[in-house]
Amino acid sequence: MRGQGRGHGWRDRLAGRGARITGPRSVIIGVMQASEGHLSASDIYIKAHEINPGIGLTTVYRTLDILSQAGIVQKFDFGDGTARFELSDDPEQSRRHHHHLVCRSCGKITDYTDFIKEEMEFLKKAETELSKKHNFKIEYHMIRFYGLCKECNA
Amino acid sequence: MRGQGRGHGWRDRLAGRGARITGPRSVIIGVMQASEGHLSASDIYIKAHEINPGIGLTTVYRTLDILSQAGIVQKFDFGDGTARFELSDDPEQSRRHHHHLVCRSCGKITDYTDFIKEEMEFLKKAETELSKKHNFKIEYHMIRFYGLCKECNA
DNA sequence: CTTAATGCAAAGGCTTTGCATAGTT
DNA sequence: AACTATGCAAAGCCTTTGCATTAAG
Repeated sequence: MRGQGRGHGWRDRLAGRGARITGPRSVIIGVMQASEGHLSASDIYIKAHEINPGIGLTTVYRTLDILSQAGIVQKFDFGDGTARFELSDDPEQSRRHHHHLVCRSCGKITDYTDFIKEEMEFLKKAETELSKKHNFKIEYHMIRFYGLCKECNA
Repeated sequence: MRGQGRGHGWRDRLAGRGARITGPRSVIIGVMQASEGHLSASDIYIKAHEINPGIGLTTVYRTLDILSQAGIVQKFDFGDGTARFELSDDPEQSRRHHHHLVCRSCGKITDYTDFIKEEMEFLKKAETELSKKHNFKIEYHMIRFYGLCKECNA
């Protein structure tokens, strides 16, 4: 069943991996659930630290790493030297789709989930063709469009 | 006219921008022409430094930056914390297509230039739809397939 | 000659690691 | 009680910057 919210079930998912449910981890997930968009470790640290000043930046990094491995969050690299993180809608499918619009002027990142028919056809065909031609086993893909967002294009 | 080799015409292209043709720049381009694949600044530095020990890493970085701006090389970020560079086949089109197969096991990167019909259709449609829906002016795109290369899949 | 380019060393920015302490299970 | 998780400080990496020197046009 889907649609229960980003990060839903993270406790079970962590526990299932033998990881502990701790205060800092709860706060970090809470911060991510309360935020829209793609957050840097520093963004998360600032908010988490406001809630619980005992939380350090190192813990944020380590927690995000664990959550990434568990598929609870997705890690993105948009080429500005800072990794960004977002809660997955579906941990099982967390690596499947990475589709974004990236504004090259202000850096704003928009999730893009409009999977048009042509995209599905292209992906299906591409996976077949490329697997054959390059002997490459495709597991997932990433598509990004770069350009100017509404504001920067005005 | 195409097919004259990667980096062809870099002298004119640099001169046209008011940049000078220097020894270090010639060596760096030569190293890139002699190498296949996607090189890091450090890779290039090591080879350039063997040819001319007077060349420093800083110059490699500064040169790659200028060459990128001129469209003579393309800069890629594959998320491992190190930028990679490659000579463009066509400076005018250098930002148009960024298509790669990335092996998540050994990190090997394969250029992929098989633009199948479905891809063209998808891209055309996507640019129209996304421009409309998100008010986003698309300038270029990037498509990557991740998985296992021939060797790692064996 | 004039001004861009270079090299070295130092600084920056993000991320990771070492180690003693605190917290979960 | 046993062992993971945390925090702080320090270290690591890649990349950029400051400044005096060298070299291209």
